[in-house]
Amino acid sequence: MPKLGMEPIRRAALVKATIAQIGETGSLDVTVAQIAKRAGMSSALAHHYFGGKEQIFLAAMRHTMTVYGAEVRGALLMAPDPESRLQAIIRAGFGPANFRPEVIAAWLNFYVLARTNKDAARLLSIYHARLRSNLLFNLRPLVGPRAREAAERLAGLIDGLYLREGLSADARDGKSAVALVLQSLDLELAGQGAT
Amino acid sequence: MPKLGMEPIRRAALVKATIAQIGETGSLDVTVAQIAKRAGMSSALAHHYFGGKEQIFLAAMRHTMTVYGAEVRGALLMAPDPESRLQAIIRAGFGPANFRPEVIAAWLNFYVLARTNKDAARLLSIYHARLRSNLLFNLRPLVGPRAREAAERLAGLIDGLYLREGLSADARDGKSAVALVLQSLDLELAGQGAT
Amino acid sequence: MPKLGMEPIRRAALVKATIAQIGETGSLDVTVAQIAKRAGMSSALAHHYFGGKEQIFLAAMRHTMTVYGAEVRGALLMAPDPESRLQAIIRAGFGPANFRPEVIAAWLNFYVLARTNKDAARLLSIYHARLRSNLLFNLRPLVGPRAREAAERLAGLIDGLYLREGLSADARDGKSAVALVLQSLDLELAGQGAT
Amino acid sequence: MPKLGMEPIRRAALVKATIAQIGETGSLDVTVAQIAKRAGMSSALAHHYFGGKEQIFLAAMRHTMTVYGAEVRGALLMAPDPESRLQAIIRAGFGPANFRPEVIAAWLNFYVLARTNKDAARLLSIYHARLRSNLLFNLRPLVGPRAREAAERLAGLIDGLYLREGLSADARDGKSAVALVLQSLDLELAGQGAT
DNA sequence: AATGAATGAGGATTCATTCAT
DNA sequence: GATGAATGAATCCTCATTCAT
Repeated sequence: MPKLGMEPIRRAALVKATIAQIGETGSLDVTVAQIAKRAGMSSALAHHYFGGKEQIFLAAMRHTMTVYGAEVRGALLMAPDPESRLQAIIRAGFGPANFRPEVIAAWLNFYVLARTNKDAARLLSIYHARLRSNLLFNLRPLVGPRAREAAERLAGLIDGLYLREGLSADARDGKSAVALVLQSLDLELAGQGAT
Repeated sequence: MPKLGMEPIRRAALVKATIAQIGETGSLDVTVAQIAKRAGMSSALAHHYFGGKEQIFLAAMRHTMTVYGAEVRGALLMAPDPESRLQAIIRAGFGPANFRPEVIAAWLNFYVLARTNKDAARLLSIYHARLRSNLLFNLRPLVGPRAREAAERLAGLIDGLYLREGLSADARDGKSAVALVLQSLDLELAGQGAT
Repeated sequence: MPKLGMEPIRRAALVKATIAQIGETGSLDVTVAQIAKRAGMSSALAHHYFGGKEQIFLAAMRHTMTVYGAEVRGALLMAPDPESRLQAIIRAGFGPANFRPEVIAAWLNFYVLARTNKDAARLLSIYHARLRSNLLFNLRPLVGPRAREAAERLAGLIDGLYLREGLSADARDGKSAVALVLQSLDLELAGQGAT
Repeated sequence: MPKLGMEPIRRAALVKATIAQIGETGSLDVTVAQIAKRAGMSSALAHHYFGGKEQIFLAAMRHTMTVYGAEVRGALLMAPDPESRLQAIIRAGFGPANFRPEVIAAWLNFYVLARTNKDAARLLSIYHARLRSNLLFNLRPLVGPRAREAAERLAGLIDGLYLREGLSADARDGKSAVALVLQSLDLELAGQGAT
């Protein structure tokens, strides 16, 4: 029962299925057939719409980052001052949309893909840069010249805990990770005069 | 000309070749044939010694962790007090033996493998536990009850920067990462009275 | 905006596109989608009009032969005597309409297709017969009983040089080929008394 | 039951099977699986030994030309004078080893492949050059300055009749083709003084 | 101990063809 | 009349793994 205007629907379904399948398989060894089946179509159609496996992955990567970016932006809008904006940034990464097993697996996937694929590498570096700059912008008024290093540290801590907790056997809900990073933020802000 | 006692030599060669190949390929898609060729033997022999591809990977993983563990232990021996021991732990992860492209790629590999393979997961959790406990043990006398969380934060920061810097396009030498973590350590220690 | 009476236009466009595509690809591996796109329509429509890929090929074959046949007939009309008619036949095959890379590739295509497809084989044998009979009819008054063999030879030489020169890397314009065949014709005519 | 030194045997079997399969199918659409099955092995092994489908085709092409070349050389050795050498060259192409349906189909295959594949094109041009030079060398002492064109004509006639008769529905044995070319040779030699 | 030989299973990709709109 | 949607079937190729020697 072919309908018109299916393309965006199919693409979205494939992207969603890709992330789900990576989450379920727990590794990169997902086949186009698996993804397509999960998205309710033939693998041929998946190729028709995306051109190839890597492009499907890239689309999933883009989607994941878009979701993350939207979450961050949304949270930033409602935060009145730098400190609460920093907290919002920290919370966004561990929110329910981003800190789910499938999404975590997808991120890991992308880290790997970024080592081989130029587009993936570019996408990942965009994420890196954006997180860094978001932190930096809001740290500057609070810690002045130490902002750059503080941003680097907070970014590293966010990514590190995301992986450490996300990949650990007992899946947590991200709350403890958020708490840890927030304390680090406190330390950075308090350490202002000390160093 | 088959010789006696070749087994350990062959196994070591395969482990080394595995890490090198993962580093060169930049991804997990390395074949047994590639590894075996690099190690100077037939793929059949690789199977003969290890039984299968996953076991070769696991052996490489074990080796990587052993090297890391030895580096940490060695550094700890020469450090007289808790603070210098903490610094030694931090430095070990970014030392020349561990912070090389191949080894970084191997670690990423292991993260992924750990999502599928029980043994790999166990191995990885051992690493996690060991790093946490090493930090904890030396933080306790310095920050008392806050040691647990400080250890978690430092561990997360180490892993996060390892990935962030290790996977970034412009390969650094680890020095800046070490400096960042050391500063975090200072903050944790200075933050003692504050919180 | 579908119009009435589009069928002949669409069919002609597809035939033309088929030959062009075979010429461009340089091989038989042209897809219906390529042809249809080149003809400015969907592949579904191409099927609608022709029924299938082979029939598209056959139509292109028929067209090629029709063009060739028309060229020969036209040339024959203007030739007053047997000898000049023979020369006209020879020239026709290497004229600008037939001796172009695309058309040569199409012919080769048809040779191959004729091994599998009955209709193609019939079509090809019609070409063979027509060339032979055209030559024979005009040779008979000139060389008498030797006409049959002379016709066979001239036909073989035409086809052979068409392939040899047409497929050679350095595309020629067919003039040298024509000259060679014309000399052969002279030899056949001169050899009259000799044998 | 794996044995040692199978490679040359396997390769030869695949080459033979390729030609046979092309002959049977009558077209280029032969699959590696078909070839491999006919040669008594898995398609994987065929890939292992040749690397890919095109290389299998090329090997078959090379073999076909080698056989042809050997036939020509052998015939030349036993011919005492230029004229009989020319006759030997003509006969070789239509001998039982070369003028069989499979081999003819293979040649047609090569013509097509040569339009796409560099190596095939080179191989084909070697054949062209060799035939031309063989004819030329032996025509020179007989027809002097007209040798070049005579060689071109005879080469064209050989190829043309090979295709025309080889591809015609009623498979002939090549005798009539040889007779036709030999008469052309006579005409060329007799035409000496005439033109 | 060591390897060339061999394959089965699977995976990405392509394509002619069909169908509802 | 025309097309986007959709797929089954096929094809090339890869690879881990096994086995006889």
